[in-house]
Amino acid sequence: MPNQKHKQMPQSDVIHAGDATLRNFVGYRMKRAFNVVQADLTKTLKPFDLRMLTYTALVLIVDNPGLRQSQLADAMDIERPNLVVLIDELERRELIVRDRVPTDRRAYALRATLAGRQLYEKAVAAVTLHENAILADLPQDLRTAMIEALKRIEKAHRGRS
Amino acid sequence: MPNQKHKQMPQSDVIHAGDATLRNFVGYRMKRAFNVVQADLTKTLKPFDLRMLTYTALVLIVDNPGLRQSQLADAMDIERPNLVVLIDELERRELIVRDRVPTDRRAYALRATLAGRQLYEKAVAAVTLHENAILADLPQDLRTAMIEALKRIEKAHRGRS
DNA sequence: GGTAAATAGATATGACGCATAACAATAATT
DNA sequence: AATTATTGTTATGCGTCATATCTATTTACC
Repeated sequence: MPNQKHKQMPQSDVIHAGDATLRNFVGYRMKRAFNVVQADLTKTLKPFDLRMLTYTALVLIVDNPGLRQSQLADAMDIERPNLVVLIDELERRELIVRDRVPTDRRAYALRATLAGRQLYEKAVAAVTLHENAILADLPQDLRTAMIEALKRIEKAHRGRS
Repeated sequence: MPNQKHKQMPQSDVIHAGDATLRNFVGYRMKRAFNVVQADLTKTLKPFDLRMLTYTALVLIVDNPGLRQSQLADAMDIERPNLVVLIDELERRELIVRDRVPTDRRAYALRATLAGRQLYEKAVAAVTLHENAILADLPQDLRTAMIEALKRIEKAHRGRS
């Protein structure tokens, strides 16, 4: 989890390394900004004993009852083996269940439990507050522009081979 | 390193999980877009035997001769113990040296070697091409808006305690 | 001047996110 | 019927991140 240093010294006392070269790159700025988002998101989800990946998995399962693990892995853009331990954890906490699929004995249909849906509601509400705090300094036009930019970056490489 | 699946099937064959709830969050979009950037950056740096963190460290050292390890850790926003192995690796490859500081026998002044500066030039050029490819779909006004948004997100939490 | 506190760098360790290889069971294709 | 592909799993390793603890040295304080 990216560090967010707690000790805040006056900026005048810190001898800064010049990072102008790195700041020329949007990717670098994205990294630094996302570190801030991720650190705050981690803090936000901790009371629910969720992490970014388990939260994402839970949301996708609640919103898509019957989802297959392979579909969930695709949606999350992670490798299937890495999903197994995430699903194991959500199942162990009784937030979801793996239902057998009569027509395909290889597959499971994932389904959220009542506890899972209730945790979903709380966690999504908390993440909404986290997001509002993170974006407090951004007027709506800047948010809209940013979303459009992020869409284009993500989309531009979906067809890459 | 975030997955970028190589197998590209027609989108019409994929049964998508609806991720509308997650897409409501800018943080989620940032994560997904940054995954794309990071995957491509990893590929870009691989021929130089660099990773994102060793590349960043090298750039900051080349641009700031005499930098202390604690300053570099601050600039990179990572914990000092985690910097040690990065500096070890750059030193082993003879890209940088740890100079003793006569006035402070605890500290080292980091300095890039000729090989380090040469690798810097090549890597920065490659990262520039990677960045141009990533941002090809973004008109300048969108880039400018995005940079401003990222600045505000990063800055808004610098003073947080 | 002596002592306590702070700093710089280091070692060790663990959690988590990511990748790949290989496997078994099952379904789909030829 | 045989072959290929798919689904989920186990195992493993690498890299990024955090924290605890340590030694050597410098700075602050009395």
